[in-house]
Amino acid sequence: MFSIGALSRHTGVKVPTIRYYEQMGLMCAPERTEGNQRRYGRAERERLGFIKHARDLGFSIEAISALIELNDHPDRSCAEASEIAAYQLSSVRKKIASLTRLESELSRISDGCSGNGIADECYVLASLADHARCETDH
Amino acid sequence: MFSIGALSRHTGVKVPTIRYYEQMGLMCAPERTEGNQRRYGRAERERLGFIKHARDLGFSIEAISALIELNDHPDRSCAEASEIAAYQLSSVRKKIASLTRLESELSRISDGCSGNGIADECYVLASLADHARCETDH
DNA sequence: CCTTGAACCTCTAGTGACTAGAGCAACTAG
DNA sequence: CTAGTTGCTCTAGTCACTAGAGGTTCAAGG
Ligand SMILES: [Zn+2]
Ligand SMILES: [Zn+2]
Ligand SMILES: [Zn+2]
Ligand SMILES: [Zn+2]
Repeated sequence: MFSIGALSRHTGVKVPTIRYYEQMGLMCAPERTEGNQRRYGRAERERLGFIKHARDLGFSIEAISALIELNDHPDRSCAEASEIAAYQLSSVRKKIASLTRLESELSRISDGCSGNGIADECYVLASLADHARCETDH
Repeated sequence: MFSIGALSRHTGVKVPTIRYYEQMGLMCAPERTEGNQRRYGRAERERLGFIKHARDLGFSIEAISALIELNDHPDRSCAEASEIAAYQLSSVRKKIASLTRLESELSRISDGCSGNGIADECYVLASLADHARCETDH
């Protein structure tokens, strides 16, 4: 049994974040000492490790709730887990695509200005004022 | 002179967002009718167009404030504009790099599960429970 | 001129996933 | 036993909006 601080050190999840996950229902309310302090065991450490890894991979709290629910019921179909992972992958790909378009515009804009001129003739400011200079939509 | 709704249609910025920009100091408080409704002119439409374009390119409200300040003072050095654009470019590149790492893990995870099995043997759930299966850090 | 309905006004609260801080209680090492 | 760290709850703040309540003003048709 260890304290919330020890759990935090073991998992790399900050103390207030652990309490937040409890509030959100991701972590169950743990046992308490007589003095009302949280005490965790091995199962909770694993659960929090799962949550942290999923968060690091960008899954939302809601998605993680559903995944944990499945993890707690090993006999259920994993169709939902597959769906959630596929959805997460596709939204990451969409974000990459959109950021890549931004990157090409921004590199053009940034390259167009050395920072040695005056605002009136600045390529950055002119580009922001006029989307027609852009090569892609956004 | 046109109403906030007309300005919204011209620029593609939603009405509550325009009011929000005014509250944040990005847009100046416009003239009002006798009945207290906002009336805008050409200068304000251009300014809002500038803001929208910058937002579409991912600049923060704070960055846009600084850029507008420069735009309003054409004789100043554009060094700050150059810095802001370079910073924005570098943060977009960092995001792309991080999302690309996630993408490769997520595609491995997603490919590993057809959705036809049970939770106990699911590759998605097993991968989330154990970061050692990952090929990159995150 | 009057009515109707759309558009406008302000203000508050909610989103997601935390993070910071106040003010107090409990635990632990020396 | 005491000092210092860690813990507790609760509230409010972050970012860039978005939604809703409850009321007012505007523009067009009759
Ligand atoms: Zn410049
Ligand atoms: Zn553009
Ligand atoms: Zn599976
Ligand atoms: Zn991993």
